[in-house]
Amino acid sequence: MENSLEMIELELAILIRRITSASGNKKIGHLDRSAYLILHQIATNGAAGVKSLAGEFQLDISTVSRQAAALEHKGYLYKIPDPTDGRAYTFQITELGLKELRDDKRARMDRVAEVTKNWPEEDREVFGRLLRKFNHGAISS
Amino acid sequence: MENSLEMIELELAILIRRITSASGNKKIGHLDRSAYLILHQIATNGAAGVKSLAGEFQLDISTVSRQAAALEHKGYLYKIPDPTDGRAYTFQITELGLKELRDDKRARMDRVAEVTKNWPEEDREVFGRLLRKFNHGAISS
DNA sequence: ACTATATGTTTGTATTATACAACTAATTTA
DNA sequence: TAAATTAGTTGTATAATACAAACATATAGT
Repeated sequence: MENSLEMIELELAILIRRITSASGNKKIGHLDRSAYLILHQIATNGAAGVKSLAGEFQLDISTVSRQAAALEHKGYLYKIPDPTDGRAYTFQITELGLKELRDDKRARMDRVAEVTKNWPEEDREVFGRLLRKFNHGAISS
Repeated sequence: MENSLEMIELELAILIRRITSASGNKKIGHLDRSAYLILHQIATNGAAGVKSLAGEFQLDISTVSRQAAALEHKGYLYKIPDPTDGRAYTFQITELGLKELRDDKRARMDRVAEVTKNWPEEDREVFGRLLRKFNHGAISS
């Protein structure tokens, strides 16, 4: 148990360091990670406002507000006023946004495929499952 | 295969987003992730110069130079001039640095333990192993 | 040996993602 | 209706990073 914890924590630190080194961090296609996740979230779960998105990603509302505004500016999202609350908006994804999301996801998947190209398929499945499980419990700090 | 790739890439993006959200990103004990990895690397593999550390972490040399200087300033590292090359130094870890590293590692392991507290031990072992395997192939981009 | 080139490191500058705080407008509550 | 709360935006500060310039030393070519 101590050993597996030690390996997980070290490898997580290395993973984060590598993936977020600015060289690899930035856009994969046209989307940086935040943009990608926002588009993915909206494409998957429907229109959402900055507050709910910020909660989802554990980011400050102001951060998401700027990111969403940037995506709107690029034509990937558009704002829908909330008819029941004059302060509130939701963002919905555009056709262009969907296209960018698809292209970006494909590029990201290709990178994962490259890194895991010699893995048995079972390892890929287990890795995905455990990452998901970890994320679901990972709101610790 | 498509499915597992899709899950891995999405969960990786989520993991990075969560772990690097500034709330959880920062220092765990006294060390941020870069500092932790530098101390860990030196403690494990011996004294090293900024060039080799930068290569190890895929960071720019200038970035590591500043990080190492900060760790030296705090008394966690000290500089050893390379006797065969008047330009070069290596950094070695101090007793204080070792203590910080131990404390920090303990705190990081505790966080992992918390997140995985309901996992069967086998899942922890497999997760650690797959993370390591992924990292070893992960210098793609 | 001398000059030109290359190398290891540090320092200057710009960018970017983020948080926190101040602000605006609209809604809810007392 | 006045006060408090809420959704969102904008201003400001911080930190990690890369890239470029500078510096000191080493190496190579002649």
